[in-house]
Amino acid sequence: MTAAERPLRRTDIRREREALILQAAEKVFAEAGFGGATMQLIADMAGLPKANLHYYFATKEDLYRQVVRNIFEIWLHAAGSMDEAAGPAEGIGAYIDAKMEISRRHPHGSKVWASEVMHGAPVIQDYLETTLRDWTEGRARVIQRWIDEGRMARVDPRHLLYMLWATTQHYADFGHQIETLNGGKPLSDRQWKDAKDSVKTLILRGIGVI
Amino acid sequence: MTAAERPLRRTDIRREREALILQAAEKVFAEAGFGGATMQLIADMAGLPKANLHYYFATKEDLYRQVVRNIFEIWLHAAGSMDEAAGPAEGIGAYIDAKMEISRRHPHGSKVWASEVMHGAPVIQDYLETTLRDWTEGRARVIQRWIDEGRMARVDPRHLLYMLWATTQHYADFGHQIETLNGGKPLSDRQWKDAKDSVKTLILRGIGVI
DNA sequence: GTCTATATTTCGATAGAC
DNA sequence: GTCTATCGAAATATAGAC
Repeated sequence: MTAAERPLRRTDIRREREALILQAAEKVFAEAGFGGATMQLIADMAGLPKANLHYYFATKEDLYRQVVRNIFEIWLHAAGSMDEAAGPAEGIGAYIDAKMEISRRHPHGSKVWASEVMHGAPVIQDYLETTLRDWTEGRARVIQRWIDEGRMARVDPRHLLYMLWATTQHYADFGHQIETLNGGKPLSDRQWKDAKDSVKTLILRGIGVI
Repeated sequence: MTAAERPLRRTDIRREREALILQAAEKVFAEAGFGGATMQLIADMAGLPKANLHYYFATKEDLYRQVVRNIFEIWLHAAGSMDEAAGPAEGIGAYIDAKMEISRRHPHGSKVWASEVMHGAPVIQDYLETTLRDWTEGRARVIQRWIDEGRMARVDPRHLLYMLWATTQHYADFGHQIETLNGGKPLSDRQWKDAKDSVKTLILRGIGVI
């Protein structure tokens, strides 16, 4: 009996269902907001009865909290692309690439994150004050060192980081507006490459490394 | 009898009450989202009984629609700062100044707009397809002309506009995150000036005019 | 124009059979 | 573990006295 044929164990079923629900929830929370989302909508999108959601996630808030945390993990993972670089051009360039790729692959997650922060971070505030604050201070120090070594222009590291976040996430959070201004069509592969190149060129020239 | 002493006319009362309700609604919609906002919350913030809101605005959606349109008007008005400029440095610099000022003075409005677009622009889609599209095409042509005349670096005008919107609005939409990373304190006058200068320096150098 | 009381709907959550 | 039926709370909206 192969692994594929073997009936799923209890824990496998749980993992599978939870992932299915989380995926549906991410989409609904992104499209309707926390207040606008309903457990019924999420259940319908997941193809499960509503009561089933409450079996896996006690409350709507528990489900939402898990969605937000998942996105934060993806962010943190991508942040590593900046750490391994030898200098500003490679480091910041790679970070832009990674963030743009997340905007393309996880637009729903980005919107949920944006909505959460806009509403005062009711469930993720502790992460902002610990993990994000530590990461930001660490990266700001790296950028400041590059500046002090004369390897890039003298800019406030924090405002540079804000610009990196704002610009890359804009392609996910305001994707609907961009699509409308693109004649109602989603960006093609080529247009995504143009976007990535434009952002990288503008910012890398802005910090004086090209 | 002076104008100040004269009892308000019906239309004056209406204007006054509508403005009061709209101001309260903008704040509540920004902080809770459309779905999370309740007429009761808005009524309490305006200091009026809930039924009074329904007298001036038939439905919650009508009230929301008016809030979104008000913000859009502010945006359009600020857009003029770019039109009267002689060249890219003045035009784009003035536009950044104006947008940063709006982010500071109207953070609630900016968030309501962001939320509306993130959810697919259910009430403002027609404006995106007409007014915003026309404005964007017009500005893109101006930027393209500056490029063709060799007055700034060769960048995709649309992606430059997206970067301008993203970066300036980030200070309103993600103000809570920025405040948290600032030690939990709102940006001071001096820090707002630093932010504005940082954004302008980065972008103007990015387009090769400084 | 204002406001209390209430009708109506919808949602989150749960009980309990299978 | 799954799902139907339903409860109780909360929301939008309105009726009708003032």
